[in-house]
Amino acid sequence: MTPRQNRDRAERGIPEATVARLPVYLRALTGLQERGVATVSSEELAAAAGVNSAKLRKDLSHLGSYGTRGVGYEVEYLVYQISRELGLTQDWVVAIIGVGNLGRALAGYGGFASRGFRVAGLLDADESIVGQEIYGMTVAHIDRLEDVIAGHGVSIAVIATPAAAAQGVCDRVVAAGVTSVLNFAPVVLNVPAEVDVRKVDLSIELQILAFHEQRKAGGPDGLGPLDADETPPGTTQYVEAVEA
Amino acid sequence: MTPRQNRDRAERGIPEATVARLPVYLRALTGLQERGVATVSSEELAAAAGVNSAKLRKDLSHLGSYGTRGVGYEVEYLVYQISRELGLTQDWVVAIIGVGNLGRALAGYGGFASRGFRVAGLLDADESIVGQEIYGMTVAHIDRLEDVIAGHGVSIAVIATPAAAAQGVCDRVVAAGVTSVLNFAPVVLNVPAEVDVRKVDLSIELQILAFHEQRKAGGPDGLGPLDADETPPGTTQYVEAVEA
DNA sequence: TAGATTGTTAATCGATTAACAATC
DNA sequence: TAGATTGTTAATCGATTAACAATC
Repeated sequence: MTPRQNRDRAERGIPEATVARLPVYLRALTGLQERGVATVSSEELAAAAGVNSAKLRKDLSHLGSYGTRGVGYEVEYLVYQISRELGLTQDWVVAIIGVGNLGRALAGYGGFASRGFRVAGLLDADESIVGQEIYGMTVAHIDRLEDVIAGHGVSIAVIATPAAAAQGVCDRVVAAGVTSVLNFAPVVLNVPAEVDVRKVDLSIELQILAFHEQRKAGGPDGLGPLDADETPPGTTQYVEAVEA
Repeated sequence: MTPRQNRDRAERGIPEATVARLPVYLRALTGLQERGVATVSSEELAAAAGVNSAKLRKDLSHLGSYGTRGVGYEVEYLVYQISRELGLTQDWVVAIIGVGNLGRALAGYGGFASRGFRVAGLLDADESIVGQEIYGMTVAHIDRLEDVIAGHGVSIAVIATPAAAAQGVCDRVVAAGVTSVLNFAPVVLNVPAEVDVRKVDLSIELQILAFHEQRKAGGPDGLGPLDADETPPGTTQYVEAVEA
């Protein structure tokens, strides 16, 4: 690798599409590690990660030259390099706001507590939930939000509140110094430019599936969904059809 | 619109990136509807959806010509057109497999039960969960999976099981006729080409945030994470650093 | 050396964006 | 008509992919 190539990598950074796939590769690699596999080819790793091998090699080339021609990649070494690139060799402190079923699922999620993430607080506004012990943690009152963020150095907030509460909570965590937000509430959050927001939306994913499902079932003799109720546009009926 | 343009639209279909944004526009529009807004410009709707107006207009142009120059879009009409395009004017039947905290959160999620999706079954392998009543539905034993799918015409399966059980469950729902899967288990599912899988992965989203957070904190005098423990590569220590 | 597999190139494809003609 | 806003064009940007030279 020439100094010029090295500089390019550092300056241009890693493409977003590649960053989004690195965690997938990391998971596949740790799976191989658990099965005692020491070395893997791009073809094998790509299959395990569900991508094609050209894309995998291109992605990894953005990190550096970590493979051996004719041999493949050393699993442990690649695990370390990807982990370091993603920032997982450091500890990130997370607070979960909203401790309903979703918040509980997140609090108990194995991938959260381990692998570089530490849940420093569970917070809720509901008095009947505050004080409950969940996976060894006591739920704090939302009034203590700023204390928890400052006291534990929280940099990532996970918002699992009802939609109506999400923007208010977001404003507070940002004011308290949080710079990354993972949002599960079905609203578009407004944040300053320096704050990163990622959104996980269950119903949006389902709607995307419905679109493709419709295309499959769509033929005149395909197996369509139940209650197919084609209301012609340009009438007033369409409002009912949507809101029913 | 010329016949030629009409044909292009039908033949080429809607770009994936556009399909993924249609549910976002739909949510913004129903929000406007609830506030009694009758007409909206691309500028206003784009702001509500968190995109720029050029992208919004380009996206909507793939559906048809549903705006009025100089005026904007009629909210109710656009809600209907997007709903129809996404297949939400039909009823899709969903089964949720795995009724832990996440499955419960999904079962109670407002966006699931309404808007074109009907949850026809909750299934779990755990005897202590089977028979429980959740949001008015009784949890069935996983043994009844094929019955539930066939009996209710389930076309979309939501997998919220532990990782180890996911592929087995997936094989069974596909064999029973399901053609769309929403997977919350942290594994890559293998399915036949005609089956659509979408994946929601909580820890992957968090890792992507960590990457960007690291870049922000990254400067030599930036506010870094706690426990920054830079272990040099090429030593055996890196394994601990990752798995700690 | 011969076989295998990486890392890179270059072509292709798809998505984004700004600008503006069309038109209400 | 004058002002406003859509729908489309065309340029740009970024991602994907196949092919293969480099090299272990």
